[in-house]
Amino acid sequence: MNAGRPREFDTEQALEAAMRQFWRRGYTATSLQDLLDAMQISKSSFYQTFDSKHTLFQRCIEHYRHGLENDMLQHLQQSPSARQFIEDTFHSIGNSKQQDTAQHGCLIMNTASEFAQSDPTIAELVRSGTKKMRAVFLRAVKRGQQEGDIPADKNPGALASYLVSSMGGLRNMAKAGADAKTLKEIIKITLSSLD
Amino acid sequence: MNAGRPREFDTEQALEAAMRQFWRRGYTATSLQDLLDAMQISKSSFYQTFDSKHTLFQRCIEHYRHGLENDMLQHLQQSPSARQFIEDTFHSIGNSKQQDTAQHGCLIMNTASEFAQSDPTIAELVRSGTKKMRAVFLRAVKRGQQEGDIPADKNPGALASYLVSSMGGLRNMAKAGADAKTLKEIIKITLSSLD
DNA sequence: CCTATTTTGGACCATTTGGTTCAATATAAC
DNA sequence: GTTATATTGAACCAAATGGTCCAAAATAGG
Repeated sequence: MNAGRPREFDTEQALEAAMRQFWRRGYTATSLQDLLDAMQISKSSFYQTFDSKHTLFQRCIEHYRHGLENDMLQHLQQSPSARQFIEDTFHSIGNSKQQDTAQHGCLIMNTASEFAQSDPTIAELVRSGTKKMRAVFLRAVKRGQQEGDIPADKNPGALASYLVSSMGGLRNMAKAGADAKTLKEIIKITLSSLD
Repeated sequence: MNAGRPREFDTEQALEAAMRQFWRRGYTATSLQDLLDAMQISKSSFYQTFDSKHTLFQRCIEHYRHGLENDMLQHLQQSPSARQFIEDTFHSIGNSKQQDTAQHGCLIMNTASEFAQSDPTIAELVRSGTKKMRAVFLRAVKRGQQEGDIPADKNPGALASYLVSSMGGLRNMAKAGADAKTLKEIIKITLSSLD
């Protein structure tokens, strides 16, 4: 049933490479050639395996979301306290060196910024992506409240939305060229909302 | 000294139209044709008056910055209290209808997100733009402290940076499709950092 | 070994990209 | 009215865009 010449590249690996490219440059600024170079596959393989640039982009966003969600959940589980997890998450952005992926911001937020309004399909992916991030923070906040590190009288849903928004803002500031000291000051004030 | 055929269009008006186009779509996604249509001038007039797409973009960013700065300063001066000004500024984003310009986010932050890192010239404009916004907020915070609406023991510089960051995050959330209720919750928590 | 099935590289395509050139046109100053 | 100067529309350009097609190559199953 599955005869024929075997594929010479790994699909997951190619997807990952494409995602990184989109992450760096955004959708429009990434040309097909850029993708081909990054993925190291030929044009025909590209169009056979992935349907089009646009379709691939959608898969990349989902791929990113899955990865991010898993990473965060894993960190959350491994953290001694949920509050610690939240603080670490924010500090990791403030500490990120220039060569880091963190300087590219959050792919989902970047995408929202690029053209969420002009493309309904992408808009939906962005919306579901932010929802997932919010869900992780929501879980963290609730656990933090149970653990006594976050006041129980605070609205956990609102706090979770606030954290997502703040993350986006912070990453944006990093991209805009804010220095480490400034980022730290912002983080400090942001986290004080959990007191 | 200034003879010859008079220009058939208004430079400022054309610049404004171009800025709005870039604001909507971003730099890369805006084609020369898009600009020509929006500005309602011919290609030769375009290249004669503005040097290139890239040069025009730089002028648009500066134009945007000037406009935003003036708007904010004016609002600040007219506000009964500086704290009121800050709150109004944030709420205006939360309340913005869909047809509004507010849904496009902040041009400077959008630009940072699009390619601040890959273009040093633009990066500098972005940096100076955020500095100007921070300066306005800084002034507001200091006035707020004098007026007694913001605790005097808070670091005004850090608070100003925080407000810039939060604005960016909030606008990003709006672009990402957050509903009005969510935005309001975020704003409420953000502003509570001024207590 | 043969064959059906799949992947691959390269040629090809129409369209669009940002940008230039230039003759025709318009007008302010003399 | 002539002239010097400035603007305009249209024709033109090479390069890049996303995308298609197909013959050659490779291999698993019979």
